[in-house]
Amino acid sequence: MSRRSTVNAGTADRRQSILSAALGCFNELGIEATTIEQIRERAGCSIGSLYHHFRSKEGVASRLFVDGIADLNAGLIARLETCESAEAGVRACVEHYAEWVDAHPELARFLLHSRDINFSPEAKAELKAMYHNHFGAVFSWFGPFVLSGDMKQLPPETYIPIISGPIEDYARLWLSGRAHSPLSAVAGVFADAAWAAVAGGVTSGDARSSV
Amino acid sequence: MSRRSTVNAGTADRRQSILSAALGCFNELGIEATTIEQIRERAGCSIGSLYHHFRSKEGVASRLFVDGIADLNAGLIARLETCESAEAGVRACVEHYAEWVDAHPELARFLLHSRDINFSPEAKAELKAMYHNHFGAVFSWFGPFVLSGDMKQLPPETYIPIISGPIEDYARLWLSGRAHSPLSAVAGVFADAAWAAVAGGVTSGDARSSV
DNA sequence: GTATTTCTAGAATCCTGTTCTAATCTGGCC
DNA sequence: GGCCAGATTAGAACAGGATTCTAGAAATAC
Repeated sequence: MSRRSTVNAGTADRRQSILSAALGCFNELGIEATTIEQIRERAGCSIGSLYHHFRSKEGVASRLFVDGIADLNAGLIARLETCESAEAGVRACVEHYAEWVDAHPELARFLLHSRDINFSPEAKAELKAMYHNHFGAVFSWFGPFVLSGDMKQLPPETYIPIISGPIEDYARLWLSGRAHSPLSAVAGVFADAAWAAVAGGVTSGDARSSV
Repeated sequence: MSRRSTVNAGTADRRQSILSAALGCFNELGIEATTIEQIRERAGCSIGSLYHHFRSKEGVASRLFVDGIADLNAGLIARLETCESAEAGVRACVEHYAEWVDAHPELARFLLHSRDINFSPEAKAELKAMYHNHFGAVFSWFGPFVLSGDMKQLPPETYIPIISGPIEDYARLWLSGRAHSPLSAVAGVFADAAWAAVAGGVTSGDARSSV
């Protein structure tokens, strides 16, 4: 009756090689069009092994997705903690996104083009919890600046689309070859736009101007 | 040798019933997870009929996608032509998007969640041509306002993400139940944000204010 | 060193997209 | 009305691929 719940030595490598192989296939052919056989071959493993580590093809896709988002989010939170003004925070959101996509183009392409993975209930729950924590952290970082008037007061649900929507949209264009300026070249433009859209009317000591 | 290339009476209806059935299935289950059998049953037709009208499952998805985008785009162009200022044009982009999504929620959900359809070469070409025309029309409408200074001069590829990215992102959140304010309630906020981000420094006769 | 669990392997199964062949229907024409 | 060509429908047959299953090899705990 002794339950062992350890992981064997080479397991992490094997899992990683499957994930890498799958990422390559998914980006080249799309999730639906890649076959288990292709992933298996590229990863150099057996079908059984693949199904042992991930429950299904969607399981592989879900893992890539969830881990990718987790890394992206964690980086932003770490970076926000070094910022000391609302403007710096807003710019950090945009620039971090641009830099992350630039540093992980394959993973970014996958995340941005795979909105309709058939997540398992567990993966859904994991994602939901992640988003909940992440948005909580982001909002509690920005909250004070809204209260102080450094940032406009807007419906809470609109901040993220306004700040991150454009760079995200551009990244999609760029990754699919429909836009040509590198992200590093336009990140500043998007950061300006984001700040222009959410900057508070009060410029330290000044009454509200328009309206 | 008399080629008849007419279409039978009920054909349009049959095609439409298949498209509607497919749209419902795709939204409820995802493209990959819905089976031809499910579409067939919901549309009340045979497999042969389905494959006669559309070449494949992707063919059905492609048709929904292309027609949807075409309708959305056409509406914007028509609306832009009634606008007489840069600000009105920018607001029209945002508001038209919001209203269209509100009027066609099922189709919108499909368009926004299906980025990785395996389009056939023909569908790809059709889409590419559509985008080319659409962007051409939009840019030639806005061009003069950039030249006149009513709008900021930015890298051309960044205007669309800046103006449409946020409302699109929000629509995705809303359609998937992760945001709760109706589009009509927040469209104004996004229109303000878009205009703030692209408005030119020159406010008709006034020197540039800030900076 | 042995018991137990993790991991690998690949054949067998099942499901589903697609193709194929044979009808049936429609609309134009005499 | 009756005939024809093409359009449309039907559903059985096929093919390919995701998943399951069974057995054995490798790793780890004791």
